[in-house]
Amino acid sequence: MDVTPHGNRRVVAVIGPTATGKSDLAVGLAQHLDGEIINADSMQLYAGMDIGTAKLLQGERGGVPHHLLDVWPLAKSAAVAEYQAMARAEIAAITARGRVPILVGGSGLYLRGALDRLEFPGESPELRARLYAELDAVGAAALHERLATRDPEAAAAILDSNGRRIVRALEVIELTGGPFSARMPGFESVYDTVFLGLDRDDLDDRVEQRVHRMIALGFLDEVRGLLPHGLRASPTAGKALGYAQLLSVLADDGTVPGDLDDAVAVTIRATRRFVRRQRSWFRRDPRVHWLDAKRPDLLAQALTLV
RNA sequence: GGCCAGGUAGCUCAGCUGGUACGAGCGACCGCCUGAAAAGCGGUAGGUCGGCGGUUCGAUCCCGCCCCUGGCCA
Repeated sequence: MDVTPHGNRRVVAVIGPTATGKSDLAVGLAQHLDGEIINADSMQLYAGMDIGTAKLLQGERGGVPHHLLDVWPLAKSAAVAEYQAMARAEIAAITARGRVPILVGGSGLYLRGALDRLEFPGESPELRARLYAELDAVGAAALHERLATRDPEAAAAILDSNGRRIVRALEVIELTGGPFSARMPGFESVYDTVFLGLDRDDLDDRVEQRVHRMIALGFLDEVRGLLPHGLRASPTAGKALGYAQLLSVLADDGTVPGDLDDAVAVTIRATRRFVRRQRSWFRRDPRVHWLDAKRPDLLAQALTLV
């Protein structure tokens, strides 16, 4: 059934919205399956972002090897294609060791990049710069019309107000000479993958508690410490939930002229909205076995599915 | 107790000195997205315009009384 070049290799993916307990479940699974964990969280890829990304501490990893944590410097702009290559290399290495790769994370596109039959055509800075200049000049709607003439299917899938996505589609079309839509993904995994989805109905409360706990653990100090490393100027890392809000109340000299309580409240709201977005992204994937993260026998239940 | 400002969507406020609230931002809800994805983009639903009475053909915007909030003066 699987005719991919990667062969029929067993992989487990633990996915779902933030704050559901994915990391802990993954550790439990790894211990029972002789597995190793691969991070699939776009922000945990960054070195130095620990508290705010809820990265598992060394002591919480249960002796299980964790891969792809802290591999990117803050200044680096995130790139799914690079992640895809790294993740697949890790999967290959773990499999070669005779162990089972367990991907854990809530970054939907990253998960799919690693596991599904997706190819990311390259990017051209020059071409992109030109398209963005055009976007500024004529507006998203006009560019969307052009996209519609070149690739109706892609145009239908991208809102005519989303300049960023329109530019990317046009970039791919010019780069590859083919339609962008031909590259849009189906739900087809490259590996023999079991998707375990975690969710629970009390996430809003948990998000609130978790953000307060992060603050208590020194989240503000962490952000303060990252200022000299360019967090504020970072195109991706500085936009992370919590980090962006704390940056907005922190001055470059480390003082806090802003309203910290307000930043915390905004972070909680933004994180809840993120949970909604994650759900709407993952919900469409028919392969996912959904589990109620509240059930006491979660690990046992998960083990029956793998 | 007196004076002033104000009580309009869940919140913060706009609203040509009377003719059906054009509201906006944020929030909420729903959704879209293949190289920034904890990012980016969109749609929808919310208002007895503090209460009661009056003037008027008609009042959120005029008058009276009352309630509430903030400030000033005693």
